[in-house]
Amino acid sequence: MAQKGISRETVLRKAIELIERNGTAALSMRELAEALEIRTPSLYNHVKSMGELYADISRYAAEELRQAQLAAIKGKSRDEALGALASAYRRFAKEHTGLYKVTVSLSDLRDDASGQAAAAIAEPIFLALSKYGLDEEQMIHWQRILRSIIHGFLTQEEAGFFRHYPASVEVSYQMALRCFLSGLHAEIEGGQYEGQ
Amino acid sequence: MAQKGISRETVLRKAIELIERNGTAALSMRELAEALEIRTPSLYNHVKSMGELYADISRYAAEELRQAQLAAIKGKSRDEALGALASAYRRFAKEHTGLYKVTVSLSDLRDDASGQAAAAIAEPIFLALSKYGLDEEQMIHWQRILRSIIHGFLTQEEAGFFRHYPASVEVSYQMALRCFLSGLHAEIEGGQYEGQ
DNA sequence: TTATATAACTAACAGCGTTAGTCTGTCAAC
DNA sequence: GTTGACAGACTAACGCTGTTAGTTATATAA
Repeated sequence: MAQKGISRETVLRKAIELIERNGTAALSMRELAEALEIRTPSLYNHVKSMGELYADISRYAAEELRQAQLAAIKGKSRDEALGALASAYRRFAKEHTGLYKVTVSLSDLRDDASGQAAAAIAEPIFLALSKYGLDEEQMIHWQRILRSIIHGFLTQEEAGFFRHYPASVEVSYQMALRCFLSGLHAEIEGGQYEGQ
Repeated sequence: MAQKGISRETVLRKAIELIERNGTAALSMRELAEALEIRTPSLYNHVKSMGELYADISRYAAEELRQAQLAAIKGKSRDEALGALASAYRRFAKEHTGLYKVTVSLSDLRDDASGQAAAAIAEPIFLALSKYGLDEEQMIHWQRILRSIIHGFLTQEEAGFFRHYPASVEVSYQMALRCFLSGLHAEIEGGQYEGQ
């Protein structure tokens, strides 16, 4: 019955901790309450609903991923920056599997929150692409393409799709990035993608 | 109490129907039973568990996606085949959103089933890539890269990541494919990806 | 006609997120 | 120092989820 010094912050931190330790599936109101040494309904004194909590976690995760990318491209430019960004992105997904999954499942967030999170994740890529002298529309296209490659790769790697074939996953990832860079350079130099 | 002519087949078909109509989230044992005009526990006379049912649906969805790809590349070769495959893949994901999502979440299947499904989806890409004269390891790499692009793109499009920026999603997709093809041709002609 | 297997049923359990209503410990005001 | 109010804990309960056990009725084979 005594006040236990639990706040919205505390709950959020503990939820993140549980996700980091045991994965997304292990996060339930019951587990969360137990970890905080509280009865389940008491959580609702600090958090409106599971969905809202998830939105908070998602915001946090997006910000972490953004910071990881920003740190990676800092002081670097163009191809070097993009390479570092891609590596940092993959490292983040591997080291924070649970958080990355939350980042991915933005679909069921309210539109404003989802937009914010999406922008936070996309920003570093725009930053790195800005050194190539593309116009705004082309930047959007190439940002989408790079994110597709990176995210698609990581999703499938996580899902175990790459386990069934005997070829280095790391090499595949490097090749994918070089494929992107060669396409990007072809656009800039040859302009072969224009008029579409 | 009368026998109602329900079989494992019937249940599977109805489950797929529900997913197609109302999305993955709408599939529950209760809804499924109701649609079949049966009490929920009666389902267990035909299906062992929700997980097993999901595995069956997943197998079905993977086969459908495989057929869509095979039909697309039939009679075509190389770049034309890959273009058609990519378009068919996206069309499938758009027209069968629920089924495609099931296809994606193979991760929690048993390993053998997941391997089968993954192979079914990957096969058409291998088929289309086989006309480029790549060795086996390179085929695996390029298959992974193409799947990453396609799947990553579709996942993010579905999640609404592309809604926030004013540029044609269709054009982005076409550019992504051309990016892949130019990278692939650079590999074949220049051999610039060797020795990695 | 009888026996057996199939497939329906009801009742129940443990888990989930969530709400309503209650009690209590802490802090501010008089 | 006593009182009042609020924050934060509680218990009890609801409807949902998947699932199991045990029972009953029907259809088919002997």
